[in-house]
Amino acid sequence: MRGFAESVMRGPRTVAEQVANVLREAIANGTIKAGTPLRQDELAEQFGFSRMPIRDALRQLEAEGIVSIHPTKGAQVAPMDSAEISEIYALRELLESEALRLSLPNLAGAKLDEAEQVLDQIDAERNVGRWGTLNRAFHLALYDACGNHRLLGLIEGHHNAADRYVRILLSNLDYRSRSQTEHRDLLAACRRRDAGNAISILRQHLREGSETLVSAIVEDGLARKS
Amino acid sequence: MRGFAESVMRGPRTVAEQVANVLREAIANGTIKAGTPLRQDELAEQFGFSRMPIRDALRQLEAEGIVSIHPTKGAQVAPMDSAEISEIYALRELLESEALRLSLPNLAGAKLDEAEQVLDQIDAERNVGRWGTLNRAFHLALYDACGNHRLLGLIEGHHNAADRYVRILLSNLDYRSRSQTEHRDLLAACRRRDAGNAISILRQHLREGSETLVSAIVEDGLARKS
DNA sequence: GTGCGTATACGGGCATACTTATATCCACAA
DNA sequence: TTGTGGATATAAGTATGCCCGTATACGCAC
Repeated sequence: MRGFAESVMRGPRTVAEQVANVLREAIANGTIKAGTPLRQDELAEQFGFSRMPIRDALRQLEAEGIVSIHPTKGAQVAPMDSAEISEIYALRELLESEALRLSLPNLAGAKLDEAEQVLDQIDAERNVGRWGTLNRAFHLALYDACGNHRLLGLIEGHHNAADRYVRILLSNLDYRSRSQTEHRDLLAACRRRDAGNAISILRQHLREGSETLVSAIVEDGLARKS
Repeated sequence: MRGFAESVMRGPRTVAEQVANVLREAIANGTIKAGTPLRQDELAEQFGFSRMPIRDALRQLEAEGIVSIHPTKGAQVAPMDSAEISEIYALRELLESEALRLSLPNLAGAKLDEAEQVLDQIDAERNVGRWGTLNRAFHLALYDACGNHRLLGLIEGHHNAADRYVRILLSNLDYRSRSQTEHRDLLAACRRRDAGNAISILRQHLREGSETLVSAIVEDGLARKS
């Protein structure tokens, strides 16, 4: 049972993974906009590889819900309307509140300290791109002791799927500070082991995020009409 | 916008999909046991195709959680221990009770009739292989009006992931009749629009399934030691 | 006898080349 | 003028072959 650490610790072992990572980031930071068709030979030429690893990467991203593939029609960056965002956030509320409920009683104090450090890093961080990662790290740290790996996987997946939209939120400095306030409130409730309060803060936090995001997108027309 | 119906209605358009379907079924009905390594050239020869569509199929099955792939080590049928089963069922409880809660107020009577017909089909069905499909159809019919496509997708995914284990349950005729009784109780509660009762029946139903399954697997040693 | 290093074999990742399907456009007929 | 049918172009799906990484086993040295 030694393969695990290697496959997780070490960076991308295959070209497909590297391509997937680059594409994921490009989609997240808006370099590639929603709805853009992703042509295999085009990408292959840009990356300097053949189409095979690109195909694999696209399959992977499809599994993550970031791109959608129709047979013989190719792949495109998954267009997302406000309805889909509402769905994702509704699921996050469901999954993450459950994870928090399960995790909190078993959560070591060290993990809470770790989460707090992440919050400090967020305050210090200037690069918007890293904020999404830190945000995810904070949330996952709280759920770490939930004891259900699949649940954690689903949560992480939804964070990734929403990542590019979360970054829209962060361009709004007002939201960012509110978010951090809520994060610290949430952390405080966790330290008090007040599960009920913590969960309700979390739900409120996600609901605000959802509403802010939907209205921002409707205004700016960043998502497809439908 | 005409491509949708076709791509969904028509059968598998690519070899990769066909292969994925065959493998999924073979894994579900136990022809290929958990932990079995899946060699690309071996499968390619058996199916009479090249390794490429097999690769695609394996990627797809990996996304569904049925097989696990380690780079350079290849794919194997995802081994599943009792802990993983508990996780899946805990998630099913969470996801499906939420779906039912959301769906019930909007669920048309026609859907309930449809669900009842499925239950009759289950009683009449002799072929164990089709039971899993019908079981899934019944559950999904109840959640149909939940208004969250992603939630439905997650639920369907977990049904598929657990399919091969659900079939173990059905070899137990006693469980099968109990399950049907619970299904009809659940349906009755839905007809009365008694959400609270319906959800508690559903949770109980899933919890029983989980316990029966775990003990069956521990006894028979069908899953890996860990 | 044990431990480490090297060699060999097995298998998956990647590239190149070919096939097939679908969409678009143009022509011809109604 | 419009609709339908076919031809062509584009892009995905598929086949084959090679390369490289990893694992395992054997041998040599300590």
